[in-house]
Amino acid sequence: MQLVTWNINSLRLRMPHLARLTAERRPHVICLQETKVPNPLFPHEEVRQLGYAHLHYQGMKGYNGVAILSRLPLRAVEDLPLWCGRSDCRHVAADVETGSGAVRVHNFYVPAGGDIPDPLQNEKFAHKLGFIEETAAWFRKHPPRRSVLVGDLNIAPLAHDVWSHKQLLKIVSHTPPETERLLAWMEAGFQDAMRHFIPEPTALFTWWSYRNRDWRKSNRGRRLDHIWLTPDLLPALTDISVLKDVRDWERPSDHVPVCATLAL
DNA sequence: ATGGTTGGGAGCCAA
Repeated sequence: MQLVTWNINSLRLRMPHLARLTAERRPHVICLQETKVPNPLFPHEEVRQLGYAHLHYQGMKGYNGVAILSRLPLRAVEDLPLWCGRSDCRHVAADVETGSGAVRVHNFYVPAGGDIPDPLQNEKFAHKLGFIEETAAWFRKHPPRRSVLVGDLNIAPLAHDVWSHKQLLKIVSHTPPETERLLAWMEAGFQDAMRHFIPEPTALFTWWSYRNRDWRKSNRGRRLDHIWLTPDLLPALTDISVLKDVRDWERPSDHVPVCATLAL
């Protein structure tokens, strides 16, 4: 089973990219973030024609939005918490039928957190920290099994998940309050699938800012997108691929897709 | 130290 996570930064704008990705790779499951499309306007039929008949999504006007597209049957998980008391379209989950039984897929879009890394000065940063604390506590209380957690978590936790550890320590996405909380969340029941095959100190990025003339040459990237597995699924993991070339497609998202292959 | 770009949707706000 191939599973992709991708912050697509507007699904409707980038439908041609989704079509190209699915034609080239035919993943079984695609988790999207920042779809930026309200549910009634979701391009249901277009996605279905790409081969994805099984859908679960939550979108809103303008911002956020997450979606799970699947070639395999799925059942939406309905009893999820309202993180930080907001219905922000930042989390969906579904049980996907594989050849060897169901796998639960969690798809998250964690708040970016604004620019100032101080929860007292910046409400968005406080929201980000609170969001991660709540998710970690919830998974500790509900230990996951046969589960995959993916998404744009908007945090690069390790030193070589950013182009310069030292220069980014005070930049939102790589500050200690964030990276500590993210690792505590992961340790509530998951393992880092991307770093399983590509361990530190190899640099590993999934996002490159639009604000660089030549993203590949400057290579000021960060690993903001993640794939976590419960330990019972780790033996089935056979490959992780960061699809960097997508960053060179015409008018790309600033995030690239990451693909995990599981022998299930 | 600063500014650099993109998307949504109609002003700027968010990233």
